[in-house]
Amino acid sequence: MTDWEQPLDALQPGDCVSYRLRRAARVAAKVFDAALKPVGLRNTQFTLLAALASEGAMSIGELAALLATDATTLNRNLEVLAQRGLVGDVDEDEDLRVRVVGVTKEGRALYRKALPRWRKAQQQVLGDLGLGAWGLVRQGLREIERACA
Amino acid sequence: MTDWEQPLDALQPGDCVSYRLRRAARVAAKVFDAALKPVGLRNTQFTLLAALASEGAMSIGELAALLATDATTLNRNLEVLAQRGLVGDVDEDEDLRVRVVGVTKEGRALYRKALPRWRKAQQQVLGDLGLGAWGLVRQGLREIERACA
DNA sequence: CATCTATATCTGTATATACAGTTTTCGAGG
DNA sequence: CCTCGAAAACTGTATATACAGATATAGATG
Repeated sequence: MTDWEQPLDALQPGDCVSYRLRRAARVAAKVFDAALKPVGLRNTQFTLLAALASEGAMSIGELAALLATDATTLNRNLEVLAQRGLVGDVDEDEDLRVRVVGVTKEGRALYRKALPRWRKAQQQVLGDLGLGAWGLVRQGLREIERACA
Repeated sequence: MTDWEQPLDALQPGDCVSYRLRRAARVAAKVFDAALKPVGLRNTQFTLLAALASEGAMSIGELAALLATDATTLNRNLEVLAQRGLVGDVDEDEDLRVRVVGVTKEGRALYRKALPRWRKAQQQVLGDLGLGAWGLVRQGLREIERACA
């Protein structure tokens, strides 16, 4: 009845894998949103910019696969960045079904301004947590993704 | 440039704590959404029902604190369940600012139908992952929350 | 009792997320 | 060349999420 937060209740809803992950993601998002606020980016938008800036322009489908997100979600999220001129379509007249998106000059400039702020937030969290612990969790998260795929 | 998914790049955006958590949460949500679909619940809605069913009726603020979520989010999420008659207000005329919500009879019945489906999904994921590994990850998630609070 | 402040909730707005279904285009057969 | 099925993206719709600001009430202070 009152075991919502007790240990070793992996088959009680309070230990739901989905809930635990969503909850941690919510809490962590606050830190990164706060760190990126001065440059006008949210943690989700930073991820998009970073992926496109690091890996280069790519199609919606490729980006969706890279980020393990739904193509329709990506479509809407990219709209917001496109309206701000941070990303844009890249001409690639091979297959007219495919839309290739890339970071614009302005997007790249904003990404450069955002990167040290992101790094600071990441270091702050990892400092409190310990790099070894993060390595374990990160590996665990990959395994959860594999188990859920 | 191409280290988005490489190991040991904890200070590269591809290893962003926020991104990794959101991504794993997205992937895991699919499994639980699929398992709960026959009873018409999403994983998020199941969590709300489970918390209220396990802990009993409580105020918006208390539920928000329990689930580490924003009270305004909770407000909107409970609306959906209330319109379906699964949760409802509980009279508690001590402080008129406070709204106490609880699971209805229908909500409890649906929760009972959902619980074994949730358990099966949880067991499936934990079976693939291993209980020990989940214990480590769960502990890591708690520590991340603490580090981000 | 009147006021003032703190607390609990609700509203307006914006983004994140994805399922179901539609449109557009490509490539394979005929 | 025409058709047809597959692939990529887009639209409609609904929920999840939270910040900023509005509203309402409780409790303190004069």
